[in-house]
Amino acid sequence: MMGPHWWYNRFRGWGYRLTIPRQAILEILSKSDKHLSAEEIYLEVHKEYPSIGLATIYRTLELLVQMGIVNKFDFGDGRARYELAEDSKGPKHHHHLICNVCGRVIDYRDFSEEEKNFFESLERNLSQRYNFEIKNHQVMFYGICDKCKGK
Amino acid sequence: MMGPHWWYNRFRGWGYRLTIPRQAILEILSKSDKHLSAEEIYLEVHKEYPSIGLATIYRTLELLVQMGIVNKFDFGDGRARYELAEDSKGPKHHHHLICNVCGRVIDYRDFSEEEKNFFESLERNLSQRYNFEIKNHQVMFYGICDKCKGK
DNA sequence: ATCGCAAATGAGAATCATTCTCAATTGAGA
DNA sequence: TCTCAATTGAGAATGATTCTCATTTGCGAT
Repeated sequence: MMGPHWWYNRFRGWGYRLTIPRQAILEILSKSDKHLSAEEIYLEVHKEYPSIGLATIYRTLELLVQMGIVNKFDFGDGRARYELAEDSKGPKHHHHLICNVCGRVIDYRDFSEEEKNFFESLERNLSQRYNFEIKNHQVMFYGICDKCKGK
Repeated sequence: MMGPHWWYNRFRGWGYRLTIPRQAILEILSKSDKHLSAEEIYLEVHKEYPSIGLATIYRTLELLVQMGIVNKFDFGDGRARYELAEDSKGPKHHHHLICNVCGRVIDYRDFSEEEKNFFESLERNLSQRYNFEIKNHQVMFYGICDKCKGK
């Protein structure tokens, strides 16, 4: 799943074209297992296709977010991060602990069964209550990390 | 609770001073029940104290976030929002539904008992597991809102 | 009180991610 | 192949946030 045809149909369904730059960006996002910033994606894409500009990266990412293919994160360091939304149901999905003092971001994905079930049922509930089609979610816990506790 | 003395002690405890600009900012945050942007806070503060500059607003907010007094949010519209963290345990606390298509942000605070209990126990669990002192959390669900479904 | 100094501030410049403009290119359908 | 809207690249423009630096302020010691 999620090969070129899948992307192609997805784009056509929205009335968009699956161009080389867009494929290149999806390629990079598929290979990475981290949240990438626009510039990081640009640099990766640039290795293979030096002619693709940064503006196209931003435009494409915005499109992908609207299409629900990509998730946009913000950890408060002044730059947005992106990742494939498909991962939000898969093993790569995770939540975050963010230190208010040093800004460190800790991922955790060792969810309990209870935690998984809870979010699934909550999403179903909210979808109905607000007639809102939920694609994914983000959870961030803020506080003070172990390294900053002594301060 | 949370009067001038309380703030004063809190600041002194961190080795900071509770100055007029800082009091003014806390005053505005206390009165508002919305997430305010730095500029909105600046404009409010400016009514009472026209000499206080925008840079001071930013510096103070950063300080307040580090001290755990204020929460910083980011909904992807290019500007950060701030609110008193104390509310995160109180009746004002809420989660968000964010539309990927039009950017609309829907708050909900009609939590079920189950939802409340779940987050409380999850926070206790994570605090232990990661030796991380959790002050508050943010939950955002992304997807397509009712108004954008037809598109 | 007042002295000394680090903390805090205001004003404006500087930064930097993101968005916009516009002329040139590309691709799907006829 | 032809047409036209969609897409793109390059660079300028935008706008929130941060930085610089000279000045002011407030706590602790005298």
